[in-house]
Amino acid sequence: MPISQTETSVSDAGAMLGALGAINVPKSCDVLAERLQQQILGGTFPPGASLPTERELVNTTGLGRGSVREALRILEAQGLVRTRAGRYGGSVVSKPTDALLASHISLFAKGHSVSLRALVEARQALEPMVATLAARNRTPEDLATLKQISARLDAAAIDDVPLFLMENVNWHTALAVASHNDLLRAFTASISELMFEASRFEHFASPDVRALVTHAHRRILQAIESGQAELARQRVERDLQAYARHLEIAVKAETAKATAEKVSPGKARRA
Amino acid sequence: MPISQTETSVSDAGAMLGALGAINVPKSCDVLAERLQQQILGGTFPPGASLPTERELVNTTGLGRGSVREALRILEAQGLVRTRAGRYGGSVVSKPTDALLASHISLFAKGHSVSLRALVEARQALEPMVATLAARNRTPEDLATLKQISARLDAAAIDDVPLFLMENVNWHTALAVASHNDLLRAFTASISELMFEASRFEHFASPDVRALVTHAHRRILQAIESGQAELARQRVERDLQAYARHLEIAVKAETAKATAEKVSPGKARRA
DNA sequence: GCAGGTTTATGGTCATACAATTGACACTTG
DNA sequence: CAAGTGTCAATTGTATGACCATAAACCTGC
Repeated sequence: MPISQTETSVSDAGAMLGALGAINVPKSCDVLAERLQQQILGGTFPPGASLPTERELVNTTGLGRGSVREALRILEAQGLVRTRAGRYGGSVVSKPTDALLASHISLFAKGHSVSLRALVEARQALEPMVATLAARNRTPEDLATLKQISARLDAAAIDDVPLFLMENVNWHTALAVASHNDLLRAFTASISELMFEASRFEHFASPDVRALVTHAHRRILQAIESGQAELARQRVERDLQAYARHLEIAVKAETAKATAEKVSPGKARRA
Repeated sequence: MPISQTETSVSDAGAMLGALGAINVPKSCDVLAERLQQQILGGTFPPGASLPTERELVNTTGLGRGSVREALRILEAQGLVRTRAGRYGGSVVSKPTDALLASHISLFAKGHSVSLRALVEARQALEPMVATLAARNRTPEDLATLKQISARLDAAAIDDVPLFLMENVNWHTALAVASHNDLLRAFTASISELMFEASRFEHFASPDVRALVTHAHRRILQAIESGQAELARQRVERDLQAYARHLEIAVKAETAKATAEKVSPGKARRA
């Protein structure tokens, strides 16, 4: 084919230099951020230690102060440093907090328009394991915290719906803490918060649902207290299934109402 | 206590203004970043749209260019914008990628020294649900991809251990894609990658383990192809339990070897 | 001793200037 | 006319310098 002539000549010339693809020139602040990140993870700067001051970094790296500061903002957004002004201030190395990871998960979920259904599925995946581990690993302090929150939850269930929802999040978070698995704790706490935000709009926390929740929590807590991991898992699974059923009914009712009002000013879900 | 004297006087003065706690002066770049984030999430700047140029933001906000740029770096670290130089460049709004969320999860896990055991537990929580959903929601394309990767995995299992491990990650990621749950997909992909990193050091992928993995994958894939969600779940659960057992044995052997060599000369860490 | 101001090192912010990048468009050239 | 090439303009990338704000440490006078 004659057309391929130029192509082959070009590819031959390229082959001499070794198949170079799209070359990406990184920004100086990204390079610095990555290098600092590696040093932090590698143990050069353990948590609690201070990074060099901005002006020191300017001297040692040869970059401008603006670039150094942009790199520090990146590390800050990653939760690896906290920066304070004033004498003896600077950037101290820290571990990413649960709240920060939760915010990133939240951004991801909102950006991808993750459905309430998907959220429930994730919860159904995580919480049974959380309950299993909590029954196995709970400390007396975990148990005391859970009981305390349960009491507040029961009290709020009577008439204070907003407080009830908030304490419900706290309960699930405390359960996740009792599992003593950092990753599962952060995941479940994030999802609980996301579901809390979602359920504030579709407020389906009717009195009977609230009674169901408090009852289920009591039974789950009992299983965890007595260290019956398998029982705790089963009870959480059953609770979540019941919850999912109620949720589905509530959502269906909501959408039916919305369609009855023709075009609702709220948010309409897809079919 | 006399020490509390100054404290009470301060708190008394504060009480007149109504119980104000530690007041936090936010940085201008943080304020701008948060406002832009809200506008992006609120739909003012939908994905694909361009933010105002830096200098426009300088004009509209009254801030300096440095602050504006730092705010943009924060948004970039959150995965909400991608910034390109040059004419018709600027910051375009985007959705956070799986890879970015994975990197944040990875930073969290490394920062908290999450144990391999905790990773396995998280995987045991997530993957059975992933398999259930995959059996339910898989498309023909998902299935084709899985089969393709399975073939490559089987081939690599014979002698190419590094390739085997990489294709194993791909397989689990493809399974997560087939679940059609964005959140579970991102979570499991992150965890698979973390376990891949961990298992590269503790290389326990012996020939019999590789055979076990390929066999399990075949059976799981079969259940997913035929849409048997419950069967798929059970097979994944059993596979993970077997995997966890092998892992425990390998880790035990590793630690035993390490203690036998007293202080290993390979990677002695700082005390 | 200690309550107060003072010092000083540090980050926070802004302004300016120039370099690098990149897409659009006009321009050459066969 | 087609394909490549040069030029331009808008935008981000980077550096420099200056000054302000903050907060811990350090005096200082009682």
